[in-house]
Amino acid sequence: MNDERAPGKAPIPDIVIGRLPVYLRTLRLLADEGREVTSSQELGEHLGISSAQIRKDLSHFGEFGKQGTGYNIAFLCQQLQKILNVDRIWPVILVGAGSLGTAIANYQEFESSGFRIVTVLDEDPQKIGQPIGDGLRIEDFADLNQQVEESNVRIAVMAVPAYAAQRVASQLIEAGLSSILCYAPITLAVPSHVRVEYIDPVVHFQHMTYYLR
Amino acid sequence: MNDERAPGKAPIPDIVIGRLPVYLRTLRLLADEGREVTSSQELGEHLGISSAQIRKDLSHFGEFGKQGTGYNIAFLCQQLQKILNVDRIWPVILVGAGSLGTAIANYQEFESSGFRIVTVLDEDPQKIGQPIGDGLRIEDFADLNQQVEESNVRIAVMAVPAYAAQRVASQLIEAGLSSILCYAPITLAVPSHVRVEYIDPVVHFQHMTYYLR
DNA sequence: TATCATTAGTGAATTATTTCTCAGTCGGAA
DNA sequence: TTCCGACTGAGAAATAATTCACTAATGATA
Repeated sequence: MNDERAPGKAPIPDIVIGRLPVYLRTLRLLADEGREVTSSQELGEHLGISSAQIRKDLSHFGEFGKQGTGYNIAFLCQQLQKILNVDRIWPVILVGAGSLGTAIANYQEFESSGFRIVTVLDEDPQKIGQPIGDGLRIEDFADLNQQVEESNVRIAVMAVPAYAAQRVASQLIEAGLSSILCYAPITLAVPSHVRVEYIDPVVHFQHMTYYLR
Repeated sequence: MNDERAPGKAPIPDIVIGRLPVYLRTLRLLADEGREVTSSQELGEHLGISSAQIRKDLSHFGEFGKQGTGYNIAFLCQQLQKILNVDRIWPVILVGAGSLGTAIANYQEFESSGFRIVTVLDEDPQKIGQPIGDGLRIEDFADLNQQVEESNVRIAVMAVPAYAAQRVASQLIEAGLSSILCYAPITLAVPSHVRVEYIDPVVHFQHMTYYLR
């Protein structure tokens, strides 16, 4: 078995890591349909990628399949969750309680995927104190450090306007967070120990229109 | 000049196309700050990528810079908008008027980026007829074909629950749409002429937690 | 005007990623 | 028990993407 991140071993390509959540999502869907085993070929057809790629990706982490049979879905889910560190619940802090922030706070899929929004922050005095999501209340962004300390959170989602994003990000990092999911349409400047992922629908739209004539 | 998609020429790698919207977004930000020229190096530092990559990417489409000087920001923006086909406004249909759909309908960045949500559809009789976004009203998803015909739309955003996503997608394709931005956490089965892009925050979270110990 | 620092564009080299191919294992059928 | 079709894991090969390194152009300055 190729244990990931063992000393002296080459790190696993980030592009491989990025596909694992999609594999996991699909496997859980199959599990929900009552399926017990699948094959790299079937999974590949679902996802529109080659079976070889799926086998190669998984082989970085161990041997999860059985020749002639395929993969046990429940077992592979379990293993992927372990690899991705989502065999636990990560607390998440949400910054921005506008329309998008509210939608994120209401989103039901996080809990079953390893995440729970534990705090919602905003700067707008009109919003502070209002209920949001499932039993939460909007807190003052000024109390960020206290909130981080209390909830031991390491991940943030930013649903703030672009003009505020860099300032908010810097404060989040200052408070000790090291993973940020940013919905603002801006590339953040962050120190190298901080990981940022971006969600910008415009980027996707513009990618698509290239192919439209 | 290497004209894109000229007959007999190799197509430009999709991964390059995917970066152009990010370049464009950043350039527009610089323009807003009053900047007139920039260099591949400066742009690369902003984005955390190499200057060589930016130059190589742009060189697929022509020569936009000036040696010794760099790139004229306004000109490069213009060129990128042309390449990406966003030197016009694309009408977009939004399906799903829940919390997320409402946030999307309210999002102000689309218009300046080449997109306008012209129709919002939902199946819930409680929602149909309600106002949403900027001067829109939620329409009945059953009237999809009529709406598509009227607005001549080719792009859809899906903000529907996972269980409904495949059915909705199939109906959108049936109605003639060929580009879909899907917020549901599911990989859609679509014919090869249809392009789907996905936004799933869980995928990003799980990608990040791999690196958290 | 000559010099210099700066920068784009690009072929070559390097590195990364994907695909191919096949030996070996598995479970079921004969 | 043996055979057979299905399937994985992995090295090799092929392909794709990125970076290097260099040429040539530019504008500023002495």
